[in-house]
Amino acid sequence: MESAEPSITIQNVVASVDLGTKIDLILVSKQLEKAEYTPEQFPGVIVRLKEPKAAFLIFSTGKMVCTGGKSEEDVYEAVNTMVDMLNEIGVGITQEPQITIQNMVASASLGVEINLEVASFALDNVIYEPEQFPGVIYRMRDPKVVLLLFGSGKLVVAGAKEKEDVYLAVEKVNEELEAIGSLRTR
Amino acid sequence: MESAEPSITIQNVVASVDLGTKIDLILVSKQLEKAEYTPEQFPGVIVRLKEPKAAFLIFSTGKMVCTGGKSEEDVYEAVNTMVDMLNEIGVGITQEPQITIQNMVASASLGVEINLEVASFALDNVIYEPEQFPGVIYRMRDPKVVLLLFGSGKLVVAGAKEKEDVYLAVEKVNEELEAIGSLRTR
DNA sequence: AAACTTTTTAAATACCCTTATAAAAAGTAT
DNA sequence: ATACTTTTTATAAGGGTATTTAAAAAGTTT
Repeated sequence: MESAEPSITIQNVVASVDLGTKIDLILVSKQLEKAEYTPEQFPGVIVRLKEPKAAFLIFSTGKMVCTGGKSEEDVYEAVNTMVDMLNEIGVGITQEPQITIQNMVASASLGVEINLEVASFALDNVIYEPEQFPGVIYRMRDPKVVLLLFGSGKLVVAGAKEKEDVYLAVEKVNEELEAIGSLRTR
Repeated sequence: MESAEPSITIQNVVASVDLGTKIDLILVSKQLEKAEYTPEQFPGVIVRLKEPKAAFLIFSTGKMVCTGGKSEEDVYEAVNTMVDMLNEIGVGITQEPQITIQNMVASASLGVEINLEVASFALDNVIYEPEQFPGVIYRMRDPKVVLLLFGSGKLVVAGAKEKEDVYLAVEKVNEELEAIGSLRTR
């Protein structure tokens, strides 16, 4: 008997971007009404886009961080939009932006409850302090990601560099939990 | 078949007190380290007692408000303690304090769940807006009290002038809810 | 003349925040 | 050299806030 496939949803994609040109943050913060800039608090300008929904941290070095994307495509689209906005206010970006996916976060549900006590005893590289945090923190070595396991059978995968790592990690933890008998159909 | 007696607990007794002597609030706030006095915020001095646990609002007119008592006896005892404290710092209280119970709040449990939808339709003088407040607000005319009814079968009685009103109100609402069929053993 | 200020108390909801995870960027601070 | 600062996102448990009710007192503000 085989359980149903776990449902998996990529919830957040973070990428670093190199525009190849120094940027005048004062200019950006003054020209873009949606820009937030409080240098004494954080060195980057913060800009949020609605479509696709994403947030940018723009630095004077010409590098940026894009967060909030739901997919890699979201990130590419958001970067294009951001670059157009910057060029419209006079920032001369001539090179192709170098985009690197740095982190992917996903949520998943195994469809069955997880006995966290059993899981924390049988798995390695695990931290479980329910009074501090309700989930089991499981650092998987391959793929190198961190999973947060909850009693409800839902879990979070963080630190993946690519989509495939997310799928592999969920499949793997599902098998491991099954093997140690910490799963129970609800 | 008769259901068990509802459990009732008096949770708060509020009383007004007249000491019959004008009081120098500046003196009180300086002599009593536990006194709180912020006249621009509230005209009375606030003093909290630990045994019995109660809070006093003391006004320059010589009148006070005592809140937090769990019984009428608590209030009488708290007032005596408060009067002694005031006389110890030089406030000359010679008359017997006039104490009037102004409000009693009680919590109770009927031991059975209440269908609030049914109750709000069948009872008069009722307000039920679950998205604003989870309980049904029922203004009973006799005894004149307000009841807050919850789906769990627990309720709150507020506005009673005497203990007997609390018991009568709980007994009455229990019968009314039973009569309209909004009670269900859990 | 009302409506607000303050204090107390139970009930049960909805919020908020914090806890924890990863990652980059470029500043400040130990 | 670390450890912070900021942004995003799911997950969930705990804490805190708010909501509502009554009542008095004596001030302020509509």
